[in-house]
Amino acid sequence: MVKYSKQREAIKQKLIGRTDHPTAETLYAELKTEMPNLSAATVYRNLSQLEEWGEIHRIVVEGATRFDPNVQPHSHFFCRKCGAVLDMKDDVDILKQAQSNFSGKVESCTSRFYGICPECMDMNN
Amino acid sequence: MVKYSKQREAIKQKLIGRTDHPTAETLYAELKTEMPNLSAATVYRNLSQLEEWGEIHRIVVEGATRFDPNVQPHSHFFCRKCGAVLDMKDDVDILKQAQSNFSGKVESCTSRFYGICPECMDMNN
DNA sequence: TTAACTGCAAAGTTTTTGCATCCCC
DNA sequence: GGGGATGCAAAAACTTTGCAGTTAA
Repeated sequence: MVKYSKQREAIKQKLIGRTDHPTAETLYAELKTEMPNLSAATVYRNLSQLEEWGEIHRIVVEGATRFDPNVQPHSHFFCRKCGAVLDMKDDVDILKQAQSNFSGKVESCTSRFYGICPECMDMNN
Repeated sequence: MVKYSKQREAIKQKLIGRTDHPTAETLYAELKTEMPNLSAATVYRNLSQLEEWGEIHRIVVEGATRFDPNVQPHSHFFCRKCGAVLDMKDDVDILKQAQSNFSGKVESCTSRFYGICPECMDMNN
């Protein structure tokens, strides 16, 4: 039986609506200013729980674990200049294609794109 | 200037040709039996170096960092039953497609498929 | 010879866990 | 009141780093 908790609610609210895919530590640091008693363990526990419940997604990137409030199927773009992680629409249906050559069961797919993000492009690098 | 080292060679050889994407710890454990003096630091150092040189790839998955001797563009399948990580051919050219809707520069892409692997399918789960 | 590489151990990072306390239901 | 959730600190898991000794070129 799941009970309401101010902390979990705060964590969810802090994550919802943003697209920068913060790490647990970032969320903890930000929330700590509003809830000085908040402990890191609570943040980690709740993020794991929310993920388990399907309310958020976890993106494990080299060097960091990030969290994503967008649970719709979508892909990510990783900028090799600034490290930003951007959302990308899934334009191509590669699921069906993958399934056609595979004797297992392909249930879902996400792609990772690498390159230089629009912002870094503007800085003409 | 890069010098030959028995340890690095052993690490490379241990990784080449296998498709199970072992972790650093797995490689260390396996090599340790053949080279009792081998230290974990050496394994980590060399794996990082080999990755930097483009000789192997690192796959960061939830729960583990795995290494892949296949440096050709390819995707991975993650079995949610047994945790296996299998290689998948990239059948669809989604790079071009992604670039057409994105003002940054898309340089590369890998996809991650999730589902049940052929072996687990056979166990009729 | 000498610069790269190793082994070892210590330290670092990130996340998890044990436990007493707290607070929704 | 009872069980889930929290805070704290200790521990765990994994990886990196410092350093003295070793080895390839």
